[in-house]
Amino acid sequence: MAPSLDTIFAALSDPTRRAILSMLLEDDMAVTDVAEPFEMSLAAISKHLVILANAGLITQEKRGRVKWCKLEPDALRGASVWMQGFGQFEAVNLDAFERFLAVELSDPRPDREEDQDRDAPPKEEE
Amino acid sequence: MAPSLDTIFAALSDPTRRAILSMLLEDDMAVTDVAEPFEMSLAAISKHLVILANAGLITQEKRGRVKWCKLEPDALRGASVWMQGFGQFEAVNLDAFERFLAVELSDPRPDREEDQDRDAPPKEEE
DNA sequence: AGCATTCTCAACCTTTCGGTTAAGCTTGCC
DNA sequence: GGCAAGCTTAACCGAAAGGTTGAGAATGCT
Repeated sequence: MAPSLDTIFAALSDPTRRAILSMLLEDDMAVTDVAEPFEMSLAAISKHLVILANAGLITQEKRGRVKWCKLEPDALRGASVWMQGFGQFEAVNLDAFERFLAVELSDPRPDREEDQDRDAPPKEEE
Repeated sequence: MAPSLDTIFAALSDPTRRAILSMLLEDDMAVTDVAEPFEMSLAAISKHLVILANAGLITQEKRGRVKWCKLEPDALRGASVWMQGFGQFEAVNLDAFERFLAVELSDPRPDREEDQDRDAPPKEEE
């Protein structure tokens, strides 16, 4: 069964876990390597990874004695969709909403001056 | 200071709070009215509202003895931008989405004189 | 075989979360 | 003034979150 929004948002609410996701954006990693930059025990990181996996945000595959962690960005889609409409698409015209989405997603979108990446930024751009 | 991603995602991780946000999408509401459909005490709902307000997701304004709760969709922008960094799904332009919602929801709504500052600049709190 | 590496599990601890009830503070109305 | 309506605060409670340490299970290396 697909992870609930509860699970996904809760997983995202911890800065360590968001940092882990950011790291995995660059490459798949072994558990030990994920844990290396953090000042906490390996067991703690292992628990965080379980939480991320339960939320569907990563998958883990064991090869030999190494367990590889892989980002699953699709898991964010449900949360993203909810946020975009606060879950109340039925309250509005769905056709119009879909047309709106089509336009939004197809455009290169010039009007993007976003601030705010005080936390671990998903992409480094310095 | 702007609420952290920690605070925002944590606020979104509770189903009661997400339901409250959905209700507020339709209209501003008094605290008692927010609490009405839930099977928990008014005090519990009041706490949830504090959490949502701390996350910047709602604002509360007291007029007389009634405290009105108002959705602040802008607060989701930070979270949306962070999630957008993971690619795969394109984050939607929230401004445009709001404009879309405004058009879709505008007509059949009487007595909404408190709706004036939808486009007001973001206020600081704390 | 023996040992190191990699990771999880179990037990434990402290803090936070989400709820309760009871009391109290404003505010509006008669 | 007196009372009801509308919320918040305080004290409390059980459960869950997030960390620790220590032991243990696989696996790979020599």
